[in-house]
Amino acid sequence: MQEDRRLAVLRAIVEDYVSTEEPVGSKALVERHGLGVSPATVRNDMAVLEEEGYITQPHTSAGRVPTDKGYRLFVDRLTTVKPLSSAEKRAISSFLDGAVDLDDVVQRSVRLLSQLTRQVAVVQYPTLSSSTVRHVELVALAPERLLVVLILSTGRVEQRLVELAAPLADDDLAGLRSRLLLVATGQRIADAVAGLRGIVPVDPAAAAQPGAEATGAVVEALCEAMSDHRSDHRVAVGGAANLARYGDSFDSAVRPLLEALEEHVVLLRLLGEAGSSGMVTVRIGAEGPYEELSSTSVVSTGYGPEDQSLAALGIVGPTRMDYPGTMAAVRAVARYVTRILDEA
Amino acid sequence: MQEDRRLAVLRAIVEDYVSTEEPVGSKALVERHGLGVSPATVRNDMAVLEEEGYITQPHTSAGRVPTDKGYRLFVDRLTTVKPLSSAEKRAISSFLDGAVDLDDVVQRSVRLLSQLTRQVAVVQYPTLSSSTVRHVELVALAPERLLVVLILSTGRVEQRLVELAAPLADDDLAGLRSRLLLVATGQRIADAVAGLRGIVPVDPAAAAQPGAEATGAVVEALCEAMSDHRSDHRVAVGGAANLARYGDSFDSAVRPLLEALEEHVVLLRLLGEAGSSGMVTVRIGAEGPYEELSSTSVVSTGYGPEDQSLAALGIVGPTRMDYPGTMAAVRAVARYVTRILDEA
DNA sequence: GTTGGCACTCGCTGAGATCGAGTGCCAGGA
DNA sequence: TCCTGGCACTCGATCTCAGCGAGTGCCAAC
Repeated sequence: MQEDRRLAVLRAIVEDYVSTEEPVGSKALVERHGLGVSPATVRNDMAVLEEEGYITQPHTSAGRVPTDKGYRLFVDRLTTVKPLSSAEKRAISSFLDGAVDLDDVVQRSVRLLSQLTRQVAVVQYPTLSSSTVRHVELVALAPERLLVVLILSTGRVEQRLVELAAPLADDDLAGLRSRLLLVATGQRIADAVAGLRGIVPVDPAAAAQPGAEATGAVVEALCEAMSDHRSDHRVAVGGAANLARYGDSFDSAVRPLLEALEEHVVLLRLLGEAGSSGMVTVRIGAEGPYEELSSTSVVSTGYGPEDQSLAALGIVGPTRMDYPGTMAAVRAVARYVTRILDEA
Repeated sequence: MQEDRRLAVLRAIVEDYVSTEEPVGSKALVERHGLGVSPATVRNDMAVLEEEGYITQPHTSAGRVPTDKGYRLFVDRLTTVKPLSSAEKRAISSFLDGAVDLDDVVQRSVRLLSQLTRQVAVVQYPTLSSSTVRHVELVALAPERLLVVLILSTGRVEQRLVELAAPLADDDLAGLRSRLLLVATGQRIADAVAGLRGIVPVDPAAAAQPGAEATGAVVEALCEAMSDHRSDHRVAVGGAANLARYGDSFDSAVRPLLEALEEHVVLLRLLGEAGSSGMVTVRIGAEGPYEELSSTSVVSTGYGPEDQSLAALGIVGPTRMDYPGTMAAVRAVARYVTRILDEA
């Protein structure tokens, strides 16, 4: 009974602090929320909550502020993800539907996410490793100059230029193309790489055949493109302007965050493994891997088909944020992006 | 004679103010620079410079600060672009040489530029309009599903998916491909668009032929890809963390700048037409098109082959910046990028 | 277990007071 | 004609200090 009220008090403190950005006192609390008890009672509860580490006071005789632990409890037990309004849903849908290609989908997603949450949004590009090969194409730009185009199930297109030692006849080109297609099409990246390596002639006799050199070079380029971890690390960032709202705590919070936003590797680590799609992960303050970002929280989730999450997306913001709303937005955007990618 | 000294004083003021970030007084000036005259003399010069609008004092009895007009004079007449050290040149060269494709070149350029100048760097992707068609490729993903790939001279690859009403025979596909190549290869974008529109059958009899529908759809997709102004507006931004060094004047300067960085259209307008390659343009404070950015300067230049500048790159920073060094860095990076793109 | 009362803490705000870097001006000297 | 040293003045920045008030902890009463 008292326990329930204490939780209600904690919830009220979090909500008030998030919206007012100021330490909240006992009197203001009972006024703004219909708690039905007196300020003195609330003060007692607050004392207990403080002792248990859920709230703290910046200085004696100021209001209370939630600690990381307090936010954690709030997120885990005091919050129900509030569904977005149908207007918002429609807005998301129509905004993302206009995308013309993968790049555009990602760009629009960051933008959308940052606008919905009014935080800095981060979207990872679909990783290569979990996608399959949709098509491979060879284009002869010149007799000894080939363009190798690799098309993946996610819509990503990678291309590589290959210079040959000797010109390649059209027939040989066609033969090579069909062999590539046979081996790679529909395969997952890892399997395709293995298969491709298999068709490179190794014994000296075969290696002397016309086109053998070309096969090796092309396979090499393809494998390189498929294992290009550079692309795995690609992320899009948006809504940095929202950092301007940090107001106070500029040096302590914004500077390291701006630096982190430049370092894509750091961002990816922040987004984390981000479980399977559907699960929204919240990492509050010092729970994260970076000390300098101890006053920022990350709300992230995976997106992509249920069985294989393609990549992660999420937002980064101050620990003092509207968790329910943010979580709802992140989840919704992830769902829509998943759907869009599935259709393409 | 006195005129010369006045300019020397202005130069000294600019240099000191840029490095100390504080209004500079007459006494400090004669100490730090060997001006060979007394503070009183300098004060007289300052009074004149102030009357002419080159410097101003934030409040009575504080030091002087350059005005936009003062910076302008400094940039136009008091500055010689100092060449970069050979170590810097080598660093640029080796850093950019590692790039594997167009995207990578651009990414590395922003990064490099922001590190060299310690400002926010902006690099525009090569525009479509000034490039030529290197190759067009059709890939049948399924009988009635074509992937159209467009390869431009800048290394940019655009692809579009085309759904056909009826399956297309291999022969027709090959025929269509060769017609496309004949018309488009080597052409500038505008000419290619015109040429392609020309091969679409218009009279009813021809339009009934098998493959006519495919031709129309493919040409449509190609033209759309070529006139895709979305790509023209693509820019990469880097070094936003440098904004943290703004220190004071946060609200007035950083917020609008952060917002501008999100709006690529705004950024492109900031970079401006950016004359032909080789010319570094400096736009100081209120000279720019945006009122909110009246305390930021833009140093930009075009890059690409001499006769046809491909796109622009540059940096955005506080009016109080090291113009000579920044201009040198911008020019150097533009040159190296031009060279790299030329080789590819 | 809750409530009203009360003394206490302590950060915030505003009013002086003080300090000093920097200026403008002027008279004297090269 | 131009430069220089001297001097009075301005005014932002900094410090101190008192008063205010939101908020607390504790205690006795219900």
